Amino acid sequence: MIEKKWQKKWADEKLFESNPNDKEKLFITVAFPYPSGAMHIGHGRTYTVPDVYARFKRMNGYNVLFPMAWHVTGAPVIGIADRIKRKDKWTLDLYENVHRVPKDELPKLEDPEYIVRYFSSEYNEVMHDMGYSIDWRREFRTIDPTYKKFVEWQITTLHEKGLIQKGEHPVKYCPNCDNPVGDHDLLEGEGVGVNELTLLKFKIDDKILVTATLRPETIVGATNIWLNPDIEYIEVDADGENWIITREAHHNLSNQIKDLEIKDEINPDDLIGKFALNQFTGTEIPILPASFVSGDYGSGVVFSEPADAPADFIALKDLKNNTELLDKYGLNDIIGDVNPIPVCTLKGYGEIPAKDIIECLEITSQNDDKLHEATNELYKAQHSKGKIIDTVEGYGGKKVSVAREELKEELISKNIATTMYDFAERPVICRCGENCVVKIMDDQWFMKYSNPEWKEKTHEVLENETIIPGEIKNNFNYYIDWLDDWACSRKVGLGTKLPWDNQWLIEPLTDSTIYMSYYSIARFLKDMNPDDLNLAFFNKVYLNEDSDDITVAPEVIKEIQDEFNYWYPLDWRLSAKDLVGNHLSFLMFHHSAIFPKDKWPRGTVVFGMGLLEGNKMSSSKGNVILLKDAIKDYSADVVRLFLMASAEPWQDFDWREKEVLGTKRRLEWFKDFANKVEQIKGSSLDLNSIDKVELTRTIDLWMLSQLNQHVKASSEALEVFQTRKALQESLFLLKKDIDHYLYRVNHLLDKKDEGVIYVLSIIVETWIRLLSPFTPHTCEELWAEYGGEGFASSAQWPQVDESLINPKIEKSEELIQNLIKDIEQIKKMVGDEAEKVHIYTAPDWKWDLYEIANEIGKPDIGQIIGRAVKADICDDKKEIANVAKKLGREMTKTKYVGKIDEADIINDALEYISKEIDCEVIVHEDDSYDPQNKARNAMPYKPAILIQ
RNA sequence: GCGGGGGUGGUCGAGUGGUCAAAGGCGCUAGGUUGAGGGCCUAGUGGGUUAGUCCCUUCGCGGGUUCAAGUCCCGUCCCCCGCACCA
Repeated sequence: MIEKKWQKKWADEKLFESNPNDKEKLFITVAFPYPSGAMHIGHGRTYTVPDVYARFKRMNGYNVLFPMAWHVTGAPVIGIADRIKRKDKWTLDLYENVHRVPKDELPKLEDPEYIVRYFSSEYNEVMHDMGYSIDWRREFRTIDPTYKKFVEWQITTLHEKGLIQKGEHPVKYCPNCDNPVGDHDLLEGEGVGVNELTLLKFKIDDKILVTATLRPETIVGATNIWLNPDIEYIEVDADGENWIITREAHHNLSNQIKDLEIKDEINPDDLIGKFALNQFTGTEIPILPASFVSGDYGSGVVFSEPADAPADFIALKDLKNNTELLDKYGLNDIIGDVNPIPVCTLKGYGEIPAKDIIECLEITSQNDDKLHEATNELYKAQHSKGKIIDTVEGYGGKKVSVAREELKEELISKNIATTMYDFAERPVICRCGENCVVKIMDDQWFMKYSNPEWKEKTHEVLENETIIPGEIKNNFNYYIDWLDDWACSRKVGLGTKLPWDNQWLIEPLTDSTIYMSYYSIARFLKDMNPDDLNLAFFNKVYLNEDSDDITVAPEVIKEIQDEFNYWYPLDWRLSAKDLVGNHLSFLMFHHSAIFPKDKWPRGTVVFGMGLLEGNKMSSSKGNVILLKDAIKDYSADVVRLFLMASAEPWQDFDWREKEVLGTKRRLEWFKDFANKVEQIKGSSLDLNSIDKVELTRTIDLWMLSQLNQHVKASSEALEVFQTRKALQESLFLLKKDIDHYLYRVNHLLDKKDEGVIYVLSIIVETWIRLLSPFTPHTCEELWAEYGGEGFASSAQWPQVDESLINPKIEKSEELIQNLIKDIEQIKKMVGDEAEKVHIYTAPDWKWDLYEIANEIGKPDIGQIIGRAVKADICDDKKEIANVAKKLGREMTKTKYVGKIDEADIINDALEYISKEIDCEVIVHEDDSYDPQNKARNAMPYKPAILIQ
């Protein structure tokens, strides 16, 4: 209720609508959402961080722009709409029960545009409910006609700079959907990589057995060809060559090689027993049967290299022992000549490494599951440490990894080989149920992130940026180097068409790399005619290039251009960490290519993820709490406070109901605090006119010192987005101190003590402002109720009064607390009823000694004693030595802040102390009365105690 | 494999080479307040010992540098994240 009230007031007053003025500006953006589902508390954190920062900086006098828009381009909603249309049960369930779309709205989601419209307006609503200080006049969607013109401009600009070029690339592809598929589109096979295989051609009559391998260098050790008699082989026409492969392999290969036409079926039994020519070595090798060969991997035809391939080794062994099979195919005469030919040497292995590893893992047949493991292990070992044996001409002694590449080149150039792609593992199944293939996309457009000069420039962008947290900077550097050409055109989805090649849509990450610059001018473009937003228009606005093609009036252009120049560059970019390797890096790339240096981004903050009671949050698994529900259950301020307090932005936060409730109680305590102060005061509290009071009590000074410490620490933390640390200081630790203060002055609370009232009033006044960025609604309400001027949201951020921060005062209170604790402890041990407590303060010479030790700075006892004796601080040299030794042990534990008047301090708190320990207290500054010789125990900050 | 980040008490997590047996939250225990167990306040939460002390153990494991190391160096084990055609 109060939240709605203040949101309305802010909107009515246009408090967060930011226009250029003469204040210092601050432009902060957060990655806009792709609204394909409801907003959950994870999103809540993402958008609360910039809001808190924006509010903080606004209170510090900055002109802050915090805008929001909707990323609706891309393919996911197309798939969602399809599944809704198909009445896919899982999808319907997800949208009805997790995203909580009302039943009558559900069928409308068959339209992808409706999906993004529906959820972006829901996002908008929830963001309002959260009280975000967004300038909504700049809201847009990435399919708005005006925005599309902007995308056309940027993509054309990059194209003209030669940074977008045509190429081809293998992709995971679903033949049924006729579209590339990402990992998230898969039913099975998530994370499976695509391998490049070498297709080696073995001649047999007028046909070619095409064998696929990851290890072309082992061709010199080929002993035979394997065919699986149980699967279907076919003959295909590959550009005039007659290839023999499996039918399943054709399914995949036909997406990579054009016009791969099936000519005939081949019965593998007809080939087994015959010989094929190894064109590289010139030897004839037999064709043999093997059951481990699968029809869907590679070409379905395998050449055997039993020395290094465990599967080949064991298959050969199996065959030699299988008289039935040998008889069937009449292989008895030739099988004896088929023996492993060594190819690689590898430390720790013998001449036939495959044999060693098979024996080591106790593999007994070619259908053993461990075969995969054996193959992987040997493959890795040989790749990193193996060498080709010396007898191989041209390649002997070379590293396996080197020989592999070189030999492959040679084979391809001699047309003995070609390349193909296949999944590292199968199956890979699309959500539609179809078996995926690797397709080579030609005609595809690429963003040339491989361009070295571009990379160079992008590194420069990064160098000049502040990255939070700092460790991520290494990550960025790595990604900038690692990024290869990025396919930037698509066939399916919502989006803008490539201006020069209309069959393609612009890929959705590509259209969102410099859109922050669009925010700066969005409020003007909204109502303009898209036809006026031609290339010349944007060239003028963004790059100040003149042209006759501009159709917009100069004074209008000027205003727009000025606004852009006022807000740009972007001061802070915030985003979740999963975008580091793409979006955030692209942002740097594109800024470096399009804008001059003074418009490059200045800072990036990367967020962690959200957990729910210790488990990963995920909409698709239903493990989420919707933000709107959280607001309803706890209020926006509690949600905001919890999200900001439970972890720093870049750490993963964990939504635990118990702790959320704790946060709620904490906020209620705060809400009630002003009221409590008013009661103590006994009259109404007016924050706008607090009468200044000269304070003398240590405890009052202590409270103000602590308050200023917390303000200082909190401000410093917020400056670098440490919301948790800021709240730790401004909420938890401050409250702890206030609790202590109230406890300390408890005896004064009903006496209308003006010192106490003053201190408490200052706390209320400061505290409301300190928490205003985090819990703006609550703070506005309190601010208004207790006479604050204007909005709390636009009040000045509390300034630190350094003169009130007093380490000696803080030390004094620490002394009192320790004293009480010590007395209590001694009392407990003595057991007897104590009547009187004598306290002895440290004599001056001990302070002198401390001063000396402090100057020396380290516990060098010899030096301390030496100087002390020389300075003649005390007659009793032996006692100097004793105390110095003790001091040496303690000085690193005690923060020395200078001499304090202990007697004065203790007397000031005498009433409190005696009440606490329930005893009469007598303070001695000398040992004139010291029946048990305790006074000598007194040390600075640690008076001696005698209990009677 | 490559790259990045980590391993601190029952748990989540602070922690600049000395002020750290280790903030704060949560949990647990005790006391106070109250309309008993809710909330709030106070105290405790590795072990031993004691007139407020001191000792031992301890920051994944093993070494090293230093008067002094959770913090720096070397080695080692383990865990998490990213590796792309996509938000």
